[in-house]
Amino acid sequence: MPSWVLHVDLDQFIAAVEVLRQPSLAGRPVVVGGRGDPSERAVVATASYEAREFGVHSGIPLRLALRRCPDAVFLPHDARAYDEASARVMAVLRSFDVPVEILGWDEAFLGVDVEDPFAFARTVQEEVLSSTRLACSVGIGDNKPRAKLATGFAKPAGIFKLTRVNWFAVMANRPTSALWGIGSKTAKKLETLGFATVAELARADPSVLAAELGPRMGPWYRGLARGAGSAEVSSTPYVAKSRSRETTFQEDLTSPPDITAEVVALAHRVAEDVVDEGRPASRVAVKVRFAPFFTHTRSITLPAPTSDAALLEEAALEVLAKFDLDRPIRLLGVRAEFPDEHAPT
DNA sequence: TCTGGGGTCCTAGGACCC
DNA sequence: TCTGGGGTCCTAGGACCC
Repeated sequence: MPSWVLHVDLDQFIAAVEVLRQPSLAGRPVVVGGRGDPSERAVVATASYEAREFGVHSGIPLRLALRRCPDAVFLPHDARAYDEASARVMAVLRSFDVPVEILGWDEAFLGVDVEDPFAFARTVQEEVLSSTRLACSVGIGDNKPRAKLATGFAKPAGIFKLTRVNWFAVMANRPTSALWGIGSKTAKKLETLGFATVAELARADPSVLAAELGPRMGPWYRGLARGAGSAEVSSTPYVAKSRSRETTFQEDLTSPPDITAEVVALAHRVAEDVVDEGRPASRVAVKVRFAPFFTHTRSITLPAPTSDAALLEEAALEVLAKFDLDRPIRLLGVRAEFPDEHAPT
């Protein structure tokens, strides 16, 4: 039987969860982000389709969202609610008894061996909708990148198939940034090299790409343009490589005692996460974003892996001391990294 | 830019060791 | 010492994704 990769992606997931909790929001422009106060420093996590018509989408500042859509309902980001909804959706996907590889709150790959992937996709949509009242779109592919991109053409609530057969018909004339793994920076760089479209990148000389973009990344980008990628869907449970906490301040921090206190607080939140992971951390990093928007990171390897809050705090303060804190700070972050699973002990 | 928070992976230089 | 070559670790930064 043929082997297919299905990519399941919930439609406007966060906004949809909010509408479920508050049905009166249905059909209205809903914008979720930050603490729900559009006058604060925060960005849009998800906008409902109604809000998107006003040019409001993920990543734009809430303030800008308010200007574009003054009538929108602004709601605070409620991670716990989305965690819960996500768990219910993933349970439905796992009930099909096929490999499920979870990509985030609202997406997953399914590996299926069936004659009719459209029929399977429709069944998945119906089961998810009836069990969770959430709508999803499904991309069908002959590997993961193609399935993932197919979903974009399936939205909302549709199904789309993208394989080696229609890859170039669909993708050839699109900009390279349409590919999963090429963002605006790389797209711009590729364009200056003469590769603006997927077709142009697919025909590029791998040695030129290697020289310009790195020995691994260069040729990998060319593969992306050809729709290449793994078809292996792995159910192996996710194992975090790091845990981090960060905060953007509503007003820039300048006082050293305030800065120290914030780093201590972040280190303790991270320590709780490390304890929850059940494995000790081996590195600690501190991130400082200076006004207006310059971000720097410093880190150290711990003398020995630890989950002890006092030791993680001490390490974070040691890293903080590596910075020249002579400018106003808009963000502080603390990250703990776990030892490489495969490293010899 | 008015630019969040939580992650992953790759690259590159220097240190250090044999 | 006028100092080879390779492997690995540490660190900083960049890019991308959801």
